[in-house]
Formats: sequence, structure tokens, C-alpha cells
Amino acid sequence: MQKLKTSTRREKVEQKEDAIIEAARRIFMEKGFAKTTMAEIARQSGVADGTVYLYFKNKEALARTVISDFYRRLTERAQSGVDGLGSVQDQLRFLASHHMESIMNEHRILEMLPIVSAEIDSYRGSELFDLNKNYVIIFDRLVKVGQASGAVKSTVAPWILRDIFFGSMDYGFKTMMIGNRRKDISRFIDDLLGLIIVDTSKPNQHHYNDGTLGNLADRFEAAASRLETMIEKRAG
Amino acid sequence: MQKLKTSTRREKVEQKEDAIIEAARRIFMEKGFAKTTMAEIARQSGVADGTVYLYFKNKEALARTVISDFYRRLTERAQSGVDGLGSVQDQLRFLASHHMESIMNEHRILEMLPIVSAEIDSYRGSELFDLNKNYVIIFDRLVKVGQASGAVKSTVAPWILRDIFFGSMDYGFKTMMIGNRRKDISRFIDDLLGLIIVDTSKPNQHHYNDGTLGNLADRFEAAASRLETMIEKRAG
DNA sequence: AGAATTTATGAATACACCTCATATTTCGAA
DNA sequence: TTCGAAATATGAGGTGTATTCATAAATTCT
Repeated sequence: MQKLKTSTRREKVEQKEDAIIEAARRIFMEKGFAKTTMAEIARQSGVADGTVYLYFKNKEALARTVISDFYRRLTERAQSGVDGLGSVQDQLRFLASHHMESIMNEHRILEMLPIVSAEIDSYRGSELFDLNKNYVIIFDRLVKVGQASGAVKSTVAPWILRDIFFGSMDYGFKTMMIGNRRKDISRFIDDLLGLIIVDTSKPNQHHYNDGTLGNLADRFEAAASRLETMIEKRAG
Repeated sequence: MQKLKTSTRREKVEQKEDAIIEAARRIFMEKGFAKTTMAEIARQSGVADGTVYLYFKNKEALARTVISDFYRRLTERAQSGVDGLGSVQDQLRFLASHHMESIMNEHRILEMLPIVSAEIDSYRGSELFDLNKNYVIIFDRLVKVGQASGAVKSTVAPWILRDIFFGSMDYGFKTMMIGNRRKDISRFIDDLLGLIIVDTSKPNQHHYNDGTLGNLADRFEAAASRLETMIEKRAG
């Protein structure tokens, strides 16, 4: 913790609070919720054990603050990134990449979410609930626009698409983490988006195109038929 | 010479172990991992506190056993249910419904998984890892068959489909739990399956229903066979 | 039966969250 | 500048819970 000479009393207090949050974030990210001790947070914050409790009710409240800050950064980056892009397809792709990168870098933070909001009743209406809602609504808005313009499949309700979108990535991230397959992330995103985007303009390099292959089969069979006819003629 | 009475003694021991597991399962399901105390597990098992530790190394190991049992039941029910159905579509639909019902009824058990396998390194190769693998492989096999027959989209790799399938459901379940929207589950399953199953009821869509690699290969080989038969005839 | 081994007990220990009596710092009024 | 009240900080101790371990009971073996 660093103190500025010119800081007011209130500023000093806020600096101390920030120091605690920052230390907590660092240690939570390294060790996860259970293995992080309040004593170490206090030590790395440069305050006494009891001081932490002047700023945060308990360990869970401190973790919730860390998660809240994460959500705020996540949402801000996502929104500003989306705002800089033109097509809904590009925006969804950015949103997916950004989400994957973020949970990859700070997955320990997100893993604390179910721990500190164990009670479903209290989660609903909580600050974290609102922040999560505020984040995923970015996707909802894109889908709404996309479905209106025909860029996104309209056969699936937006809220279901949202669960599929984020659920697939959160789960896929875990399996890719476990299997050391980070390089497959872009492939994963492409395939996932391919399922929810009505994509005719931009064939994906990982995919083959149904229509093209179907036509290929047609052409192959047409050629085979010509050969059959020719051979039958010569035979007859 | 193995003693007959050993089996009696062993049975007693196993009964005690089962009693502990059963009590643990009950309390874990009711209160979750953190709020469950070893003292209460011991009390409801009818043993002393220390006795629990003769059967399980610690609280986490006991929770892992409970989760393992859950996975075994889950896998067995899923496999036998799938075995009784004919089409891949029906099998996938059953698998989805069964998964949703199971995590709905015993979600507290599954919620313990990230808690008791915090270390990714040790999770890989663990019993729980293998059990999960053994469970999701049921889906993998269905997808393999489905993609070969054209019933399942072939544009997405099976392992990605698997992550999308289970990830969507796990995430969707949570949001439906929070929002008291259990009645939307069947709708959710329908829409999810609609994204990965090739829809034969809508021939108007401009994708080829038979444009999968499996069918293409079939058509190529059928055409080649006709040519081969004809040429062989001519050759004598 | 009596020794040896296995199994069970629960009091004691270890450890982490959290509290609170006390101390220190800050700041405005005299 | 001084002083006292309010705000802030401290860390030893309280509390609860996982885990251990010396001891006892039960079971098996000789």
C-alpha cells in the first residue's frame, strides 16, 4: 500500500480499501477462495487482521467485491469492443473471444461465484446478480438485432441462445483447460457461432459447406450417370 | 485359508461405510459442502467423529465418494435409457432430459465438484475425471453414429458438440433454477437439440439434409460401385 | 482363554474466521 | 497550539470446525 502525502482522510481510507481489494484479488487468483486466508490478505495489504473487517463484513463479502470489480471490467471491455464493430457477426465473434480470454485469464475469480452465492434466494436481487445480468444483456441486444436482420437464427428464443452461448464457453473452457488445448479455442468459438449464426456470406475455414458438398455429390453422380449411359450404349 | 467369518466382519464394515456415505449424501444435498459438518455426518451415521476418518481421509474425500456414486448412477441410467431407444434423435433427447432431471434433483452434489477438485492438475487422471469421461462418452458415441447417418450436424467436431451439449444444459439449468422457470426446460432441450440435430422437417431450408460426410461417402461409393459392376461385366 | 489385531471413541489439537477491548490517529473547536 | 471527541487501527483472544491420537472396545487368531 502506498500513501500520497497530499491525500485527504477520505482518500487515505479509500486507498487502504483498494489495497485490501487488490491484495485479495491477487491471492484469490493464485490460490482460490478456500486456500486464501484473511491473515495473508491483511499482511499483503499492510494492515492488521482486524482492519480488514472494518472494510468488509467477512471473507465472502470481500470475495464478492473482487468478483464485482471483475464483472465491471468485463462488461466495460465487452461493450466498448462491441461498439467498435459493424456487423452483428463480428460483434458476436468479438464477444465470444473476449469472454474466453477473460475467463481464461481470471478463471479463479469466476470460480468463486458459486461459493459466495450459495444461497440461490439471496443471489437473486443481489449486486452480483445484477452485474451478471448487465453483462449478458450485451449478448441479448446483439441477438435481438441479429434476429431482426436475419443474421442470427430466429428459431431459438434469445434467452436460450444466451444460455447456450455462455454455457458452452464456460464448459468448453474447462475441458480445454484440463486437456491443455488452448489452441482449440478459436475453433471452438467458430463452431459455436456457426450454430447460432445464419452464415451464408463467410464460409468458415474449419467447416466444409453442406451445399457445396451436396452439389459435388450431384455432379459426381451426374458424371457417373454419363459414364453408365456411355458404357451401356457401347455394351448394347 | 480365507475365513468365512471375515465376510461377516467385512459386511459390517461395509455397512458402516455405506451408512456414512448415505448420511453424507443426505446432508450434502440439503446444505451443500461448506455448511455440512463432519460432526453431523458422524452423528447421523451413528458413529463417533473420529470413526469417519477411518473410512475417509477427510471431508473432501468423502464428498468425492458421494460424487462418484452419483456419476455411477447417472451413467448407468443414461446408458440403459439410451439402449432402449431406436433413433439417434430419440436417444439424444432422452440423454438431455435425463441429464436435466438428474442435475435438477441432485444439483447440490454436482456443485461440490469444483470445490473438491480445485487443483486442475490433480483432477486430471483422478477417479472423478474418469467417471465424468465415462459419462459424456455416451453422448460422443451417439454423435458419432448420428453424424455417420446424417442425423447430427457434421460441421462441428464431436468434442465441441459435447461441450456445447452439456455446457448449455448446466448453465441453462442454473438460470432456470434462479428464475423459477422449470417449466421451460423441455423448451430449452428442444431448442438445443434443434441446433445440433439435422432438421428433416424443414426441407425448404437451403442446406442439404444429406450433405454430411457420411452420406456423401455413401453416394460416392454407390456410384463407384455401379461403375465397377458395369466394367467388371464387360471385362467378362 | 488369552494374545494380537482390527476397529471405535471422543477429548485434545490445529487452524482459520471473526470479535472486541484497547490504542492510535485525525481533526475541528477553543 | 492544544485538547478532546470521533474515526480508524490493532492483535490477542473467542468461536467453530476439521482432523488427530491416545485409549478402549470388539473381533479374530492361537
